[in-house]
Amino acid sequence: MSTLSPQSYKGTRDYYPEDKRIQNFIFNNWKRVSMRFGYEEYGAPLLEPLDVYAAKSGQELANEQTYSFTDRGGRTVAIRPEMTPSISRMVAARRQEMAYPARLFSIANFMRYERPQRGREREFWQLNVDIFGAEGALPESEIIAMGAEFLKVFGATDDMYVIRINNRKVINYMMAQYLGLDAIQAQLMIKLFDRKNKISNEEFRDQAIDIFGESMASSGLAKISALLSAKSMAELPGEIRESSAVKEVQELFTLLERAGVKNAMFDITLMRGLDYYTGTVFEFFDLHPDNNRSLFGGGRYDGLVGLFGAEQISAVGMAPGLTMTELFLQTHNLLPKLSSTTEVYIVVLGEDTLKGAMAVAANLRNEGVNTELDITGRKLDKQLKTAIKKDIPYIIFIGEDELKSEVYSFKDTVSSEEQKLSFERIISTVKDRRHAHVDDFDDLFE
RNA sequence: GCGAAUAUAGCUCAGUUGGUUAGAGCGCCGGGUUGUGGUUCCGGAGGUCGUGGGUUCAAUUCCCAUUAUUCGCCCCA
Repeated sequence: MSTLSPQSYKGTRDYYPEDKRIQNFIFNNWKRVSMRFGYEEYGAPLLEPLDVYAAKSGQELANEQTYSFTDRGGRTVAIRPEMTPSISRMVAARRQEMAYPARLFSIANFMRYERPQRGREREFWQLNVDIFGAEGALPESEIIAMGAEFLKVFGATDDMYVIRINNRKVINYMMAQYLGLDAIQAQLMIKLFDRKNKISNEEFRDQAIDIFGESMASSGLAKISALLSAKSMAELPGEIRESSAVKEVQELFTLLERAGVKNAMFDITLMRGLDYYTGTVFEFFDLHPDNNRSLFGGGRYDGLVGLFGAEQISAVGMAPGLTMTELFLQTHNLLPKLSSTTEVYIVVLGEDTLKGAMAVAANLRNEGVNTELDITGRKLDKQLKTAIKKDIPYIIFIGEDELKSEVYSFKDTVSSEEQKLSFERIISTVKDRRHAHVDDFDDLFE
């Protein structure tokens, strides 16, 4: 008989208080920036009919990577592997009465049946920001500028990452008109471009030849090399440069420059896997050598709302993930030391002081101070160590003297400084600290 | 789904050329002295060596399977 394992299910994580602190720190900053840009929070069900994903998310994601099952009523449902279809469904359901452009965000968990590895878990958390019913390049530049803000709010600077931008229309034009590929060839070529940075030039060339076939290979390769050697949009082959698709991209770059986003670059090899993108696609890419990978991305997906029987509503969205953000912050040393949400730990000294200490604790709580009272009766150093282990920023020592004088020994556990303070001064000191650590706290937003 | 590496105490790891009671550091718990910890003294608990099977007089050690973790591929962000 095997005993129960204390391990969490493969690919999932337990969030102990010290982990949850980091999670909340990131979530709170996401929330703050989203709200600052005028986005409102929404929620969606954990389960959706499997069909919602089968339609557009991509074959692999829907068929291989969902956690799906048949419910007691015989319906095939899936734990959401992403948010975009759900929010599209919600917008479709209220398409008439919504106020457009609709700016929406959510922070939620998702599951995908994948092989876990660095930066990739089976259960993961994502912020989703989407704007519905806004045409042209403006909503795209707004979303990308928000993406930059999501990194900047944690202290990231422009040299830490780059924003790669492409456009599905450019890709389609390139594949069909420029390279003259049919649909099947185009699909293979898109995958090949996607892997370009992972394979050698020789492998890339050999696989490209396979896709083109004998007759087209030499002219096809020449065209690809003309594409890849272009360092900027201006250097693209004239045929592509003059296409309306590239003009859209140019417009976006003009807007981004105006918004102060400096580290964006056009990358014709950027593809992105999800089938529902119809225009701009982009990725925020970490430049640190230890973490050289995509942080998050998004794009325009104009067709998705229309799938739910409504008229088409344009949409642009982006989804930063918790795991990658955490790795980014760790790699760049941007994670601050986070303390407990409990602000004051009361150390009780002496035999008959607990009753008085309880009264002080109650008064602190009435003033809105998060207070833990030591009820163990243990020796002073044990109580003290407990408070420090919990990363509680302040300790109040309460003995007979303090109860009599109503002046308390008040210790800052980070600086080790200790002073005698009145109840009122304690309250104001704790609250001053709280305002200096706005990011750590949920309650300011609820 | 494919390939590789790893699995010994809470953590980081030693060790056993197959042999009786399996080790260290840190951590944890208790006690002494202190109205003050992260840098005191003394003591203690905790491991059927990932799990199952095989070979052997004998397996933590060798073999097979399995599970988990890590890295990579596929995929994706």
